[in-house]
Amino acid sequence: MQTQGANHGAPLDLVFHALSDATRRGMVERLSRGPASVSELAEPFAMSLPAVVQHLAVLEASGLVRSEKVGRVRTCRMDEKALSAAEHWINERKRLWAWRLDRLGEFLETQEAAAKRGKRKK
Amino acid sequence: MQTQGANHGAPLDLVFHALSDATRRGMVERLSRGPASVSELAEPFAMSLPAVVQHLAVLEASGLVRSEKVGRVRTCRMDEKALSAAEHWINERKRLWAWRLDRLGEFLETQEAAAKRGKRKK
DNA sequence: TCATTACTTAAGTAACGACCTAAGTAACTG
DNA sequence: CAGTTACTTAGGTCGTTACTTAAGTAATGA
Repeated sequence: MQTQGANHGAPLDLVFHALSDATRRGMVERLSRGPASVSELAEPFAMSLPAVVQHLAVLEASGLVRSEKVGRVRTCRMDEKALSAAEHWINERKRLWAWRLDRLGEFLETQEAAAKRGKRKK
Repeated sequence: MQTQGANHGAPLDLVFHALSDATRRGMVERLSRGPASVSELAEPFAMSLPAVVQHLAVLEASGLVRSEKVGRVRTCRMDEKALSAAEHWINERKRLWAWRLDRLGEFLETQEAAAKRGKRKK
């Protein structure tokens, strides 16, 4: 229950993989401003619709995006939970790293103090 | 100067791609506890050394890890700057999304209030 | 100096990813 | 009911990724 947390079936692999492509990040950027149809999502990109839909599938598989079809229009929206999962992993690494540096700092200070005392003593 | 920020040559593509593999995330986890040699890094994984070194190369290309060789030992350490860049992108998306939801909430409240006034008026 | 250790280089393979075009289908529109 | 719109499906290409084994090289310890 540490690395696997509350993922409804979308491990970090999929989230980070989804975010590793500029087109997909662009789509997430668009969706963070509000829902959009597939063609609206596709519009800024110089690629075929099927390619866009494939990117969309990757985003959905990762849990970053959900979509539903009404009539002939599929509306996509962001789901920030997957984003939070990724953020959380990153933060844990940064936290541990910072903690370690702090401890190292403490240790060095102690050493320094000890060295000073040693000098005086001698 | 927006998406390219203060990356010394490692765009988000590389960072997210590096993090999309469980082995590499494991290596970052290990390194967030402190520096390690290549063989130390390789130890928990059931794969050949060259494979581990390839993963390491991906991590270095992304800026997540730096390493230097002294004698015959290469020592690897985490560099949290790349991690921060990824975190920053994620946070910006979350921020925009939350902001939008707030605005939407406000709008709905206004509508509701307007509806009530309308009712009374009628 | 000779064996070990700690990587490094090279070369190959099988699977995957990011596209494409062409040909659907299903829902509106006139 | 014919045409347009908004996707969807199918199939193919080509580059990349995640490994592998085999054969280096360069530092070090006995």
